[in-house]
Amino acid sequence: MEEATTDGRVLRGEATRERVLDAAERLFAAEGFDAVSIRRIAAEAGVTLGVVGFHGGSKQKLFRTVLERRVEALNAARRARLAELRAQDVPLEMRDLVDGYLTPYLDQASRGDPQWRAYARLIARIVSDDRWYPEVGGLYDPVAQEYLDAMHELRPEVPRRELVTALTLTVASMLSLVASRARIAGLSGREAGGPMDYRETLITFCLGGIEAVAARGR
Amino acid sequence: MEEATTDGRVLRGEATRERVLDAAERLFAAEGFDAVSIRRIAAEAGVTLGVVGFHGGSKQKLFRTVLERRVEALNAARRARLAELRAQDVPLEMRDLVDGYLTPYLDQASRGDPQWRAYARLIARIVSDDRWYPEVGGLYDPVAQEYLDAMHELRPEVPRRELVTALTLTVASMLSLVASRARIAGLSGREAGGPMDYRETLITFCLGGIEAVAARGR
DNA sequence: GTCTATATGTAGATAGAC
DNA sequence: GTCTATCTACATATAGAC
Repeated sequence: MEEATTDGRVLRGEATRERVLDAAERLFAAEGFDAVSIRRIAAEAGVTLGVVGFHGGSKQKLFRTVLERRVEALNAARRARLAELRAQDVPLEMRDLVDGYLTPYLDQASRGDPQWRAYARLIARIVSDDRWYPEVGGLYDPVAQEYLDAMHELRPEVPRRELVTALTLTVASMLSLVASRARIAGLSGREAGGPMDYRETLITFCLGGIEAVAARGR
Repeated sequence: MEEATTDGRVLRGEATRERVLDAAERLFAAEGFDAVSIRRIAAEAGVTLGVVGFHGGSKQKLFRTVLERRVEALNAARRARLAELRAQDVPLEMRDLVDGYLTPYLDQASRGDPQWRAYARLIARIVSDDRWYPEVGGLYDPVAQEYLDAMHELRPEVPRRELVTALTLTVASMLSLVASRARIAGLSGREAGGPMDYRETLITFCLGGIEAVAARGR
């Protein structure tokens, strides 16, 4: 994991910046913004304090950089799913929209790159926090609006604010599973698996919830 | 708000302890454990640093005291609702259980004592956090188990772990509304009200979700 | 029960050597 | 680009006067 060095000097050029951002991502995801010092980020990244300042700027700016680094990839995955659905011959269904919005995120939260898993946990930690919404809202809301448009096409008789609430509760449910399965484990008396183990139940729950809200708002 | 003092000495006996816990509750709720120093709690409470240490012990212990202070009242409200429902002549319905679990908390989050509102936001902040679940799980899970028992009576054919997941997602949805309505406001382009303004939609969503999970698990 | 004072450590940020 | 050193501020915790 550590690049070979013989004299204590580590010259890795551009890669160092990534190491700093990766370390910040892991620690912020695991413990939150306030619990993590830039000194610990430096130690985790295997660099000195000054290096973090050089690449990341202030702690706040470093945090924002970490948030923004992966936004486009996730937005693109969700948009691609929506485009696929619209290109199909069969009519759009609400279940497809729920699946299309949730699955790219659950995928990243469950498998592949551990840094993506950390990022997913970080997002789960802050999206429903007034303090950070101004930082992240603008990053993810445009794609959410596109899904809301599609939901509105399917249920044009439902007031949009009801769809907004239903989608927001859907996202909250999704994020809660990524943030922690500890309570499920505690209440059910068994080990909880990863977020992907709950995908089917989550989609069923959220779809049922959205349909119920839509039916009432008719 | 400030008791009259003439000499800088404030002798309020037992009330001081409450002031310290109230101040801690407000600040922890608004900004989280790590963002708040006991110095700020002291300032908020209008006491000196040593007083907080005297009444609260360590920061961790102070936090736990704040958490535990209101648990019994909330548990009692939920148990009273469940007892009422069981005492009725009409058969138990799933909607009553959802309402019985959510409404006492939403009540406290929306009206009355501002300290109760703060406590509700504090709980919302930590229940789905691995770091704090060991501190709060044991406080709220027994009542959750009683509601799960009632849910299981209504749908005995559904595996209990599915009911656990559905109830946990229900709670996550509820907590997200108490923690922040900022995203709903941002996505819908209008001011968000208090948590109680979303009670009907929330209950409809969660009930629809639970019924859908139960129907699939049959 | 409340105060002051302080011990001891860590925080964020940056200047300047290499 | 990276390191060391340091400034300034604030953290938790507690001892001991009143």
